[in-house]
Amino acid sequence: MAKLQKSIDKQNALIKATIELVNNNGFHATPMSKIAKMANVSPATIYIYFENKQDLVNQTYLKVKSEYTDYAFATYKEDMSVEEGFELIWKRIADFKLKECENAMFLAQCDNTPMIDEPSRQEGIKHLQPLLDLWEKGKKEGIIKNISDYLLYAYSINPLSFLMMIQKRGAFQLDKTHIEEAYQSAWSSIKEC
Amino acid sequence: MAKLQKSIDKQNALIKATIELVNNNGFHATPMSKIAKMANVSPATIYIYFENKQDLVNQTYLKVKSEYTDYAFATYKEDMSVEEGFELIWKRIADFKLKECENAMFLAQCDNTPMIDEPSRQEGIKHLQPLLDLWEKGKKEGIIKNISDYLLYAYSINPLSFLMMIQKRGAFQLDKTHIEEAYQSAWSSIKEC
DNA sequence: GAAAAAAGAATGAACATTCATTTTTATTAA
DNA sequence: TTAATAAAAATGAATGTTCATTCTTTTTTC
Repeated sequence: MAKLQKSIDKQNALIKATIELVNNNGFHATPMSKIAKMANVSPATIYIYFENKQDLVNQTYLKVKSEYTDYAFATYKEDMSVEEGFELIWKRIADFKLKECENAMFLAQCDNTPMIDEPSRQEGIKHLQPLLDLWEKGKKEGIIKNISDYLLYAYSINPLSFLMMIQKRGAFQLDKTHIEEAYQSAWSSIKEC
Repeated sequence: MAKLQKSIDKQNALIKATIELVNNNGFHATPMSKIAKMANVSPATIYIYFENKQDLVNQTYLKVKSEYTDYAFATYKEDMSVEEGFELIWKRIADFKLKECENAMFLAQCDNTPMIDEPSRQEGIKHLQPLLDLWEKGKKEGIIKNISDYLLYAYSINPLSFLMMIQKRGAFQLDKTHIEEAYQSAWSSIKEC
């Protein structure tokens, strides 16, 4: 196999192991040695690809975050109507959070703890720009409530994180109907009425 | 000072230090020695009051959780109407999350990581029972949407956690108007229409 | 003056990171 | 192509530190 590809595979294995271990045990209980073992690599090898543990975790965060937003915006076109665009993005986000729940769970943990350093966190936020732009347009057109983006986010997107979490914990299984109900709630909480 | 009171003060100081350090540095970066120092106590003394670090963190979680729910339900009476009761509880919760944000932040971190052990987490959930009972009543009366409590929670209560978090990070300041808007969103996403 | 609480220092394990060496890969010269 | 060698990657075993917890002694409380 090409050397480059092998390197990439190894980095990916390390990132995957990091996600799985941090999800199951928390950052405080995932030593580099376990990450190495799960990725079938010597602990020393990690330091060829990553500066240190903080760097590994930051890079893992940024990679997952961009997979998330790439997926969310993949089928979105700027010329869509606000309502159509929002529904599309919302449903892609729901899809990601419920299907790629290992990834989504990792993000939730990063977003709710000081485990990621501030520059990486800031970097991660930038990826949501297309949604903010859509909201901006919606506000101008009088379709979206003219309130803070933080409130829009809190009511329309954030609930999905909570639903993903309880679904992952096995307390509850979301089906198509739930998703549709959730979407209606999301849309009605941000649309201008 | 009475011995008992002194003991309680010491435990409280330890719990307060735990919250502050975990909020600022994360569980992975809060050693017992730092907790001890911040509480003006020898590391060994912690083990008089708590079995070990996990026990300290579990007990801290349960204490904060019951402060939270005690506050939330303090002025609620079971004979209130569903709408009145919900508004009251919701606003108390909002109050707590925004005023006691150190506490609320700690809970958010516990709820989004494997830092608390499962029995304590289960124990913590029980405290929300009065709200679930209110929803049950509301569903029977046809006032609250007949959907899973998880969905009701995701849409009406959980957004407050997100708003608390960003407010804590300094990105955004919530005022009276925001709270009122947020309440309207919360209520309209769970009421039967 | 006995019992409980508190302290500081000690212990031993776990851990992130580095070191010295070996293995793999890429490059060059025949 | 093949053999020789240089460069890069990978490794397992150190290293030194940090940390949770315990031990022994001192202080406080009753």
